[in-house]
Amino acid sequence: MARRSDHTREEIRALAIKAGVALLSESGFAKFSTREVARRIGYTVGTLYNVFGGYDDIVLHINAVTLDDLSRAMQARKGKREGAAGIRQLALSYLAFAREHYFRWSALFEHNLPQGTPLPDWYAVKIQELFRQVEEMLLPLVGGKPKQAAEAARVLWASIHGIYALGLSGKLDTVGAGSVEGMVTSLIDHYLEGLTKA
Amino acid sequence: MARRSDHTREEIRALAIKAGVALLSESGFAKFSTREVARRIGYTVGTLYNVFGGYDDIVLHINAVTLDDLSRAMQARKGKREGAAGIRQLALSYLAFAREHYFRWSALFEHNLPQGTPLPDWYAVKIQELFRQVEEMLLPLVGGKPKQAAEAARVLWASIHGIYALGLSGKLDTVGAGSVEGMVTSLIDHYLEGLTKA
DNA sequence: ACCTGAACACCGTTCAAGT
DNA sequence: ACCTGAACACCGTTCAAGT
Repeated sequence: MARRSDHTREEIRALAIKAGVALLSESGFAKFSTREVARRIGYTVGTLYNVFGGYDDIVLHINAVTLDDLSRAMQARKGKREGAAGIRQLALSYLAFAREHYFRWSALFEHNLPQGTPLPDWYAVKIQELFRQVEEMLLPLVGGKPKQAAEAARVLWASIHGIYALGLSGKLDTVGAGSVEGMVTSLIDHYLEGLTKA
Repeated sequence: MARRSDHTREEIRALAIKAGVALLSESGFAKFSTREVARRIGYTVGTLYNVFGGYDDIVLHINAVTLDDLSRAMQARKGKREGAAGIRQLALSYLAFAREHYFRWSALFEHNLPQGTPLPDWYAVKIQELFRQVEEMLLPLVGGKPKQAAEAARVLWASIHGIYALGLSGKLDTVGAGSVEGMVTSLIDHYLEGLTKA
């Protein structure tokens, strides 16, 4: 057995990531497994462990594809809006992506590295790219101060994320409260009002 | 074997929940298992499945204890502050609890029921109790309108949750940005400013 | 009636041994 | 050198069979 060399190391990685994205999309993170990924690409689990660092490494690479797709989706829909309207537009793009690719979006947060392990740099860069888009849109609103835009982008984006995360997973207790879209709009408008008038 | 009747059905449930809370506190959600819970209480997995509905039911009961403890912690620290200062106080209590009981707090969100399954009512009530405390504090700020207080409580609390969730799990890309405490204070102050002046 | 033990169908991870 | 197969130590879930 062995020594097939049907694919290079890089090709196997690419196949696995692609199959992993598909598996995650179909079944969700709770049913995701490296063994199923291996099955789908016609290799053994052993091969996956030769080519990746392990379970967490594989999940990170799959989640990285999601981050790239999310960045692109937000970029594409940006349009020509500016200021608060531009931020609302970005937030709605984020929500549209989360709804359309719920399992993949959810896996970004259901997966956590062992406590104390920092995210690898190549992955952190992809998170930065998301925040960068928000910062860019915020910059004119805070008088062109990059540091203030960076902090406001993080506050705002983490907040929007929290509303969608609790809302989409049914933990927001939305009985009698508005839609998540409405809540996010309320957040953006009031926060920006407070921020820019201060 | 069998027919020990050392404990009633309710006693076994209580033992399992207590052991589950301890296991979760020590090892985190990724290493949590019903088999280990069974081992710790000296019963078989089979017994656990007689007495609970299954894995999700067991996790929900363990998370419910966390929600109760969290509610109590927020209640206890409420003090006599009102308005924005009261909200800040509640948020800092929430953060203190999340830091001190990180694994238990994190499990509230790492665990998700199968898509489309709503949370059981007895569990949703515990979430309501948390929001109720925030609503109560917000009510004077929105001119005593309960509906507005309910929505503002959800917007604010989900936002605060998002900042802590991304911050504590290292996904906030906090290079150059402030502490999570600082971000939450920024959120509360600016949001309330926009909300109350509107 | 209550509980066990064993079975079933899975996991992540490692690594000697084949080609 | 590359990949497999099997092993190890686990999972969640079910249920016939003991007491």
